[in-house]
Amino acid sequence: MQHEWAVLEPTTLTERVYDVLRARIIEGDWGSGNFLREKEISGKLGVSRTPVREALARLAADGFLERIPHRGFKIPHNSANDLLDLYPILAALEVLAAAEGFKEMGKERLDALRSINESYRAAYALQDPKEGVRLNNQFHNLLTVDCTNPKLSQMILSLQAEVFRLECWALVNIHCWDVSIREHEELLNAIESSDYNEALKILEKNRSMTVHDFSNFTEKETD
Amino acid sequence: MQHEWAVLEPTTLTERVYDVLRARIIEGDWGSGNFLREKEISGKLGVSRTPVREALARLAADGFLERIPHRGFKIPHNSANDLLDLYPILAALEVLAAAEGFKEMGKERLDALRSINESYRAAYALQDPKEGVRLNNQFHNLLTVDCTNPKLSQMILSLQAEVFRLECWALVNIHCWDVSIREHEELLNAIESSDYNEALKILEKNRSMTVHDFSNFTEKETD
DNA sequence: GGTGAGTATATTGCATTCAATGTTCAATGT
DNA sequence: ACATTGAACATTGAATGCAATATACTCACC
Repeated sequence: MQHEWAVLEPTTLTERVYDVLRARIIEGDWGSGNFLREKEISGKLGVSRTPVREALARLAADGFLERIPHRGFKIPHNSANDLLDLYPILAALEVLAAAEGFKEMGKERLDALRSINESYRAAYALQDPKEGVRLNNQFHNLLTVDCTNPKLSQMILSLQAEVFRLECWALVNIHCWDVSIREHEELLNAIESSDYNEALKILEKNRSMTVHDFSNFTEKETD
Repeated sequence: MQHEWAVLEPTTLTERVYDVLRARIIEGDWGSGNFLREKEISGKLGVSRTPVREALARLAADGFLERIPHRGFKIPHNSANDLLDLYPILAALEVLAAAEGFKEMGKERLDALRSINESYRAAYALQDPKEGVRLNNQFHNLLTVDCTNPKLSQMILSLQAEVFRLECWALVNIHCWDVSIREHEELLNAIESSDYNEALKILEKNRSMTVHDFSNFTEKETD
């Protein structure tokens, strides 16, 4: 048999700028409220303003930036409310995506999920909030990755990234990890014993769990 | 009390081009698979390629166009599958949005919804498929318009527009209108008698109803 | 001292130009 | 006749320059 030939996807500068900026925004490299200046970014990346503008526009369309006409693109003001808005949406969509996937989940996937959850537990023991947020995100990501509905899959990925960014920012407020970790276990056990309705119920509960005790949290402005 | 002063939103050419193109795409002015040429559009609108490019990029991000690097933007291939993918998502999100709204729905809104549904029935009697699609969309739109979750609201609006475009295209295949109309009535009655759980169940069923009998439907290519 | 007009500066929006890529089609060789 | 090559063309991608808009600042005026 011949070698498998990987197809060379045609790419553009805009695409690469988008990837770079998206990663940095999610990592929280800019404080909320800060404007991303086209000239500064294009200078640092060594490209013209055009691909930067296009990348910023895409990021705004994806919800990672807020666009203000004639003023620019800025990191949206982080707020607990945004998380409260996102959780129920993500819960509904993840349940929808997982509904089919659960039935065909093999042992290797269950093991991978258990492994992630164990790392999650370790991060909890070490009080490493950023790592915990990352692992929780990874867990949910792997749970819904084989969704056969492409539109749904794409929406979930985008929302998970947005939630990830906000949770990275709100680190200290993500508590109750022990509950979250226990729920993940129960979820996997339910899947393993083919109790899919129970699994879906747990998943929905798990996604909205962190909602509590956000109420008295207000943002520290940076602009 | 002073007059209400509508804030003058600063606008851009890109924005206006976006609105124009979006409306035309939804109306089905281009056949599926056709490329939208930047030069042609900018010429007809009397602007340069730049705002057209930005508008097209936004439309692609919103799912109204498919972007192929170095080739251009084209109308996505319509397919029944896309509708099948969208319906369950929209069902889940509309249920989520409506869950709160139902409880505070006043009489004037119920009347408005009934009125739309009557027009829907009239369109059915006249066998006017496009008008029916439009009214069904309007019904669902008004049902979820007061959603207090801005992110959810925005997602629903975008999905409703995409479904609208596809349903306009698939006109002949939207049948079972009588069932849809009856369900709308039952939905409104359930809301009126404060039976919200029942209302939500009907809404979800209604959104996935048109799914049947699409299976043997294949697209006529145009490129 | 505070307020407001007017100017200067910074930044985005748009147009234009050039470069890179993809496509078409005729010429060439087998 | 068919496949392949390469050149002409069309189209998008990116860079540059200019115009429009927003903000910051200065200075006169109350």
